[in-house]
Amino acid sequence: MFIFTKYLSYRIKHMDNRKEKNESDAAGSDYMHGLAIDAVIFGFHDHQLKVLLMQYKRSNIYALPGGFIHKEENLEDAAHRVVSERTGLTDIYLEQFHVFGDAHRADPAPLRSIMMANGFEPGENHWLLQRFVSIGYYALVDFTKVTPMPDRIFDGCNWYGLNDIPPLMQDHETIVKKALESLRTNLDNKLVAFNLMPEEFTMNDLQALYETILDKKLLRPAFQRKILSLNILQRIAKKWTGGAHKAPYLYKFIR
Amino acid sequence: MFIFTKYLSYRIKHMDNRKEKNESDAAGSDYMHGLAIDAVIFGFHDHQLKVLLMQYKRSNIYALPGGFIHKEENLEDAAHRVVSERTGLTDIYLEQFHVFGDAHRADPAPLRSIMMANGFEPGENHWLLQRFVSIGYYALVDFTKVTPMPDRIFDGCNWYGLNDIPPLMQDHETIVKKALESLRTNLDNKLVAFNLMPEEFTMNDLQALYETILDKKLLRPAFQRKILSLNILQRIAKKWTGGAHKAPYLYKFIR
DNA sequence: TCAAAAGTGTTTAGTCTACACCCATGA
DNA sequence: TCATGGGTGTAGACTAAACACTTTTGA
Repeated sequence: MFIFTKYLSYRIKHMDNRKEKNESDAAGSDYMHGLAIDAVIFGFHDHQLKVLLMQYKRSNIYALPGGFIHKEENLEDAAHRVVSERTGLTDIYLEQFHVFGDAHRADPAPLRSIMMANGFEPGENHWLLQRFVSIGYYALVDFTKVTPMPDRIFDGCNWYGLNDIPPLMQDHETIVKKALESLRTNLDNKLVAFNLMPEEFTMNDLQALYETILDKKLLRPAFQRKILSLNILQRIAKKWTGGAHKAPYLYKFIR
Repeated sequence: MFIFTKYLSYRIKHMDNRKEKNESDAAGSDYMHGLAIDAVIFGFHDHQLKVLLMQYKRSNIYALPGGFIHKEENLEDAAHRVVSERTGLTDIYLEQFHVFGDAHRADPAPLRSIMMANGFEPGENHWLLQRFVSIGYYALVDFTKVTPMPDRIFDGCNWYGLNDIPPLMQDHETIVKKALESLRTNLDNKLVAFNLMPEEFTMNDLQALYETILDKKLLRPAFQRKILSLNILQRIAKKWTGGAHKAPYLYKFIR
């Protein structure tokens, strides 16, 4: 959940480097304590399902994009804000999938050293070093529309293929796994996949997406019929530049 | 989430009626602030799906059983504890289904007056009157094994049929509704229903349960075949005391 | 004209629906 | 013996799986 991002961003913005005397001063008290949001942002590109990850400056610490909840902010709104800040998108498909609340899911030690490396010395009981319960959301976005945006603390914000994910901090690997499971079970009943597609796509693209999410090969004719029978696709054009074969149709999602 | 129960129980236990000077003193600091658990405990009896509700002393305030999370307690453990305290059971099927986190989901006014009616005057910023994010769990229990247990604050703890639920405090009606939806979608893939059955039951009992959960009639032969084809039932006895008709088999859930 | 991939047809098997039928039981 | 509800049989409809076939395209 890269706990410190929001907090340190705040500090930098205010150029305020004095030591904290009070644990619940302005910087911390704007957010609910002990609660965070972690977002698993899925995109589809190059026939691969990818996840947006943050990398910590000059180190190999990777983490899910995340953030806190303002004291007057609805949970849903906070989640939208978090994803929006990293992708630049506004209309985002978001699904709350699980809460991660083991008492010792996050070791505060590495966090403390990162904070100190940024010239900040947190007190023993600083709220950022206390236990955090994290609410997991997954977002489905159109890869082509996203401009990954790092912040002042994390200088990396990039896509990683699902089979290419670097070691993540805390229990973020568990979170990604759970998000994927959830996506999988929602695939059919919520028609969730179309949020991952660009405006126009071929049947083959869509099938490749289904195959990566479900992690198994599907039969082409069966897939085509199944999807078309849903009556949610509109044929756009018959043209396609490329291979030495029949030109596939382009489809558009309707409704 | 009957926010005050745990808290007031604590106070009564310690017979400590001095006014609070510090918002984060012993009474409050044992729990995570701003986070609560609400449990929708389902039972099945008399061919009806029922929910366990708490009633506040000498009033018509009904609420879901709930509680807080100790600072060193896993979320799952807290949920088990909460359900355990109200049902007396230990092996409980629990499923986390949704988090309710709108900023203004709970009006603090009625809570304040209840606290005051109990001889306690909370400060303006008391943690119990602040915003709470609530994590919803539903429990599936064997109705016949439960002894509903009120606590010192709520004197009522009783089963209510789903179509017979009194007006609930805060957004607890939304929570019940969402729990039911979740139960419904999990019915088939998680074989969740058997947790609601006593050890031995007839096919008709089971069908009645499915029918109330799904809220629709099912065809008897189809249901029988579908369930038996799962190979998770064992026939126990052919005997049955009662009606003027063929004796139904008793079944037992295996594995 | 050939290979490759797209789109459609077709056969078969399996599953689900709806109803029919027989069985056991107590009045 | 009759009404009632429990268990199974079965014909038809629907759905899914597997494979075959045709079409379009660039080399």
